[in-house]
This record gives sequence, C-alpha cells and structure tokens, in this order.
Amino acid sequence: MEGNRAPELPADGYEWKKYGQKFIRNIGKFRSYFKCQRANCNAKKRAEWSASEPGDLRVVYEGIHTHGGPPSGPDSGSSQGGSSADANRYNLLTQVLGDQTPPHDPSQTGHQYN
DNA sequence: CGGATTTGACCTGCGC
DNA sequence: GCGCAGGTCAAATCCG
Repeated sequence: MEGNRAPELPADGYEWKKYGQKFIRNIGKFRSYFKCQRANCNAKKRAEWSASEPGDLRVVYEGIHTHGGPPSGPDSGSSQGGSSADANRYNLLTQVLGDQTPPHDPSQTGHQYN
C-alpha cells in the first residue's frame, strides 16, 4: 500500500482516526484529516505532505485534548503528571514538524510554509 | 465480527 | 450571482 499514499506519520501517543484526504491546489500538496478517537476530545490533527517530496511532511495539531493525556504517555511521571490542564496548554495551534526541528525562532508559533 | 481505513459526494465560505 | 477550494460525513471494504 505504501506506494505514494500517506507517508509514515510521527506517533504522538494519541489515537487518531482518519476521516478524509484531499489534494490542496493552493499549496500543491496532499492533506489528511485526523480526529481524536477519545470521547470528550475535540482535538484534531492535520497532516500535509508534498505530492513529490516524501521528505516534506507537516503535521499540525488543532484543538485541545479535553480528555486529559495520551493513553501511552512517553514520560508519564514527570511534568506530565496526568493533568488535563497540561493538555490545555495546547489552546493554540501547535505545529509539529515530522522530521526537521526548527533550530531557530522558538517563538515562531505562526505557520510559515517553506 | 469488529474496528479501521479509503474514496466519493455534498456542503459551506470566500473571491471576483 | 456564480465558481472554486476546502472541509466534513457517510458508506463500503479489508484485515486482524
């Protein structure tokens, strides 16, 4: 199946259900739409990647995890603690790069395409 | 059998 | 007012 479909998305520890996929002409890239499978969770995930460049993957988290934390936290026991308020920190759009980490401008919360 | 995933069609919003 | 783009939902299918 792994022909030229959706690439491997980075597992964030949450469970997502794909509910749609479309090609965005505005940016000439594919876009997949995911929704949190947890009840009471209005968190959504949006993944977009180039139609030709498999290395260009972009994951954008939209909404907040109102159900608390992930089913399998990567480091549950430290700052995570297991508080719903922790997830509430994501009240804004959290942009996560699938492979590359922005080495500069950490305050860059806006979405700036390449 | 259940759950997950995929594709298509439909609807809404914005621009011109 | 119409057209285009983007977004969402539903149904069908496949795998475990």
